[in-house]
Amino acid sequence: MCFFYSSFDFSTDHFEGDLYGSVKMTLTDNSKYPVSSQPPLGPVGSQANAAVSVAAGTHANANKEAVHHWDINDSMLPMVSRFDAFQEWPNGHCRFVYSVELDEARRHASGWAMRNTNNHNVHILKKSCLGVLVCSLDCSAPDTGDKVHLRPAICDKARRKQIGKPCPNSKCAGHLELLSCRGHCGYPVTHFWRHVSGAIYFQAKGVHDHPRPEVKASAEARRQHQNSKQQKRLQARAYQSKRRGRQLSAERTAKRQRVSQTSSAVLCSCPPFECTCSQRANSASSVTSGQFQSWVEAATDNSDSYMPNSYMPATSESMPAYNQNTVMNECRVSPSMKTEMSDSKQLPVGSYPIQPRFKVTHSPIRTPLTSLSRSVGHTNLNRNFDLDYSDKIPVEEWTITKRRSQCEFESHFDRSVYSPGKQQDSMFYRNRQVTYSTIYSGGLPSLPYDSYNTPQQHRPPSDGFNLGTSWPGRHPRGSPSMEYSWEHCSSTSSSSKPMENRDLTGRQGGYRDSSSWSSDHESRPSPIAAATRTTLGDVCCSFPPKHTPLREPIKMDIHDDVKPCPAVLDNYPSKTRLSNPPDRVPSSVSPCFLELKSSTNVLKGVSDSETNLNMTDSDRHDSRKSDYHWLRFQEPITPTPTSFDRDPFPFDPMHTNNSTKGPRAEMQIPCMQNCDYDANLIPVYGDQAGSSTTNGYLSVAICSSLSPASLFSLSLSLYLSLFISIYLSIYLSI
DNA sequence: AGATGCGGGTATC
DNA sequence: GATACCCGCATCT
Ligand SMILES: [Zn+2]
Ligand SMILES: [Zn+2]
Repeated sequence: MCFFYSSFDFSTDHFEGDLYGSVKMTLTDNSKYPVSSQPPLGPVGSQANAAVSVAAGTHANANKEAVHHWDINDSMLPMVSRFDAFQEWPNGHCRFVYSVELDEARRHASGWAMRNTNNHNVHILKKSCLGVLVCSLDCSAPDTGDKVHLRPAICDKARRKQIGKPCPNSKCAGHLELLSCRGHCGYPVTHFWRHVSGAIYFQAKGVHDHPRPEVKASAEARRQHQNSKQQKRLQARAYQSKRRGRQLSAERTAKRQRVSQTSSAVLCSCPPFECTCSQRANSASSVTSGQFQSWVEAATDNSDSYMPNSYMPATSESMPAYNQNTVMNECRVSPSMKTEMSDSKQLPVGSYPIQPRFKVTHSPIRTPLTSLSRSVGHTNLNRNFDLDYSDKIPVEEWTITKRRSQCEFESHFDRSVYSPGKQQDSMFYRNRQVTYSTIYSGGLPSLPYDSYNTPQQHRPPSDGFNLGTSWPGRHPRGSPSMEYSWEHCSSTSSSSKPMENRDLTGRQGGYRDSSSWSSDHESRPSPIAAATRTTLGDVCCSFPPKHTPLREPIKMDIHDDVKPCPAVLDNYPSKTRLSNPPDRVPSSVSPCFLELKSSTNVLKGVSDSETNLNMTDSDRHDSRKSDYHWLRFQEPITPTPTSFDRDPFPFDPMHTNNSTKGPRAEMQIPCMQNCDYDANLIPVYGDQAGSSTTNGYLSVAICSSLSPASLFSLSLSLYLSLFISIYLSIYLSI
């Protein structure tokens, strides 16, 4: 049996060298470059070296590696001198910068089964983890002891087929189940891809709480193998059914011959005016016309090419001719027709227009593959399993608890950021002036980017792998018990704007998205102030369900790798507090821990220089649609059309995509004045989603881009034009 | 058939 | 307003 087994050890899988939270990268002179600047590097080879040399000439310690922390949403992204090698299994909060030369990066590939997620941001591709397919009985290979870890199909439809299929282990009676990913505050781990100026930026959020699936190549090979086996089975079935049909047709033909000899009437079951007997009668009589049997055979054999699912043998030797029309259509032809047709049958084999006369849609060989469709709607919820210490416990409950206990020992911290002992980490903390983090029941001062790594949790994780399954007992809605309540990861998350999930609003980036200051340009604090501003990290529980607001603030030292969540188990849903709590978890402490949330990038303010905001004249008169204006604000180097920017055409107000229907009206209006006092382009964007997402920025941008003088002149011109039009209309009417 | 990306839309908070 | 997710479509392999 060929199926994928893999060894999985939670204690080691998340700590694979620098894969874990690797944010380290070599920087050139300027630690950041605006995404609007020139490409940081070209190919990894010569230009990379050149960049290094430039840095060496300007800085004494230019060769010293610096650690930079960026976010996928930053308006300023680091300028790397060396691209990262592709990481097939990124885990933890990590970031990489890949070269566009990397095919895997271009394809946004990953060892994890990542599916596309609509974040309504065409510039940042978001993917979420689908988890892994496991055996419902958690069987192990008899020889190696490895578990079944199949790769979930990315396609929803195909994934539905997978669920419930028999375990690939022939000796196992179990079936495949989806072990969903909850590695990111209970939600699937997310990957973000962004193509900027010749580099591909990758960011992962969350730690997978499940084994690795089989690699894609293995899954594809397995699929092909299964397909070929299925094809062979179908071929065999088709051949057998054809043999049966042939025997049946011979019997019926003989019977019909007897009938036609005694009856002169012509009875046809074809619909009126649609009788096709004249076309089929030739073959209908062919069985009895031995002299024409050869071409009938040929026609029958050839007809197989029109029946892709029939899998009939293609040669006349292997499949002698038989007349399927007698099965499909009970036609009876008159002797005169037979005579006429006898002439047509004189055609040579090769010149006869062979038609796909036979449609075997009713043939058993076209029977749907019930083995593939029977699993629709199957979930891995609410079922009992014979497991070691969780007998009679629904598997998901058991899984959650188990995974929680494991994650307890696996730190959900971004180790490259938060783990102590590294020089660069200390620098990072000093730069941010973060000395401790506190969680309040009443909220914290909101910080930019303060919730990037903690998704908003309005919903329970989708156990059904986004297949519409439920999460019974955990959803807050309709549940009077606070045990099931889901809290935001942070009480401040409502004021933050994780931008990778938003359409072009996300591209606002940098200080512009800081909740500590408004979008008013003039009220923007100075970059230095932003850089030196003391910030507090934010802490959230690493796992759902989030605790109810804590009564006491919890201090957390940044050097604490993991701090157990002080919430007592009573705050947890009773269902997750199993009668057999996972080992290594003290019963008095929640099986989760506090997590220092990723905070703002302190360098952001420093590197957001005013020059980066300058807009060229071409930008100002760019005729593209409004959101692209802002794109150029970010990226004046017009990127080559990629999957992130497939709209090279000018703005077309008549285009359906630019219609004014619904909430898209505002953002679709091209901004006519995209600069403010300082000739800085005001972001004009909007949500492309049809939902209730942010839409009102265009008006804000337009209003904020008008100085009092321009407002006066504009209103004056409006009044003037109005006056002229009224005057003209009156004059013309007279 | 499935992978992949895009995007409209909904549910929920 | 923000987020996760569903679903259909298009394109490509
Ligand atoms: Zn099994
Ligand atoms: Zn995962």
